[in-house]
Amino acid sequence: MTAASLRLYARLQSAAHLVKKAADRALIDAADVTTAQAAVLAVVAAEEKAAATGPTQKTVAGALALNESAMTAMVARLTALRYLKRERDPDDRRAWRLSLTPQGETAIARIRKPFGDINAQIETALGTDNLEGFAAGLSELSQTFGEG
Amino acid sequence: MTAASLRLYARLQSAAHLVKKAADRALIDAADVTTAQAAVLAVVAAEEKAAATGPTQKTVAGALALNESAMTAMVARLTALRYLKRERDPDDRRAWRLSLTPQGETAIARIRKPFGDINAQIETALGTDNLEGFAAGLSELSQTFGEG
DNA sequence: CCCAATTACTTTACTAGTGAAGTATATTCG
DNA sequence: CGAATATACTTCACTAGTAAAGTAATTGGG
Repeated sequence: MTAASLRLYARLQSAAHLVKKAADRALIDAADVTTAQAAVLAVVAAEEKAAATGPTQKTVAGALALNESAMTAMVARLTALRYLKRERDPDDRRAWRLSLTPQGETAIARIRKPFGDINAQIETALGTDNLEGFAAGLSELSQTFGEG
Repeated sequence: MTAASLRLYARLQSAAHLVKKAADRALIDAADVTTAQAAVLAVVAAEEKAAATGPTQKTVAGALALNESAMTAMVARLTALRYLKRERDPDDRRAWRLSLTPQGETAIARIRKPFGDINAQIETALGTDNLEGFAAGLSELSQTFGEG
């Protein structure tokens, strides 16, 4: 084990946690939405644009690497907040099709600026030179740990 | 915003989450301890070695960038599991001094191998060449987002 | 065609974090 | 000294995730 790798796991988790904490504060300030909620809204928006129908819960769970029970709870919170609505898929009545409400669209719009600021802060912290390498590293980690 | 930075926040969180998920499974298998619990035990062990007395909850919270209420709950779980014990600081009766029990030491010993394996997997995924740069990036992020 | 297996989601019980407000115990300063 | 302030921890109500077991709808092979 090299010196730099010592506690690499711990360093990754700590950095991710600190960034998340800051991002949550910023998004809650700007749009009363958490980063976890914003992630779901963003996936739904992207999928709605890509396909004719909204995504199922399973699709969103897969996109975020969460399990389906996390989605059940999250969708319940987001529908209670009137950011999402869901309708049974007529072709598969086990599945729900998710879509943004007008309020959901508004929330996404409000998020854009503070979320961009966070990404800008990340870029600045990393430095332009190291950005690509860092992003590639994250992809490698997701690849390695993503499929059991 | 450059192409590589797009969703850099999301990529960081997703990678960290996937790695944590895998690490949790490995540690629970090997030692019936979660990564969060392992982190606390490791800090207590390190502080006990560095100082004459065990650390206070606040010290551990600071080391892990968690708040004190998270510590109250975590220490309750770890004392219930008999991995930690706590005694009032005689010089400051608001504070608790934490220390490992023999079972706590055993748990730490059992963790070492699977935890080393996770770090090795991280190293392999990143590639030796990029390791230093990646670690430096994590430090920059912690620096930037660590002090509000 | 039908029944077994699979799938989409739900429920439950749990860990783990946040922030705000509260309780004791120090500490400091007029 | 003693009152105000600060500190170490706790409590509460909440979000957000996991894993395992359950329900209903769909699908595939004999």
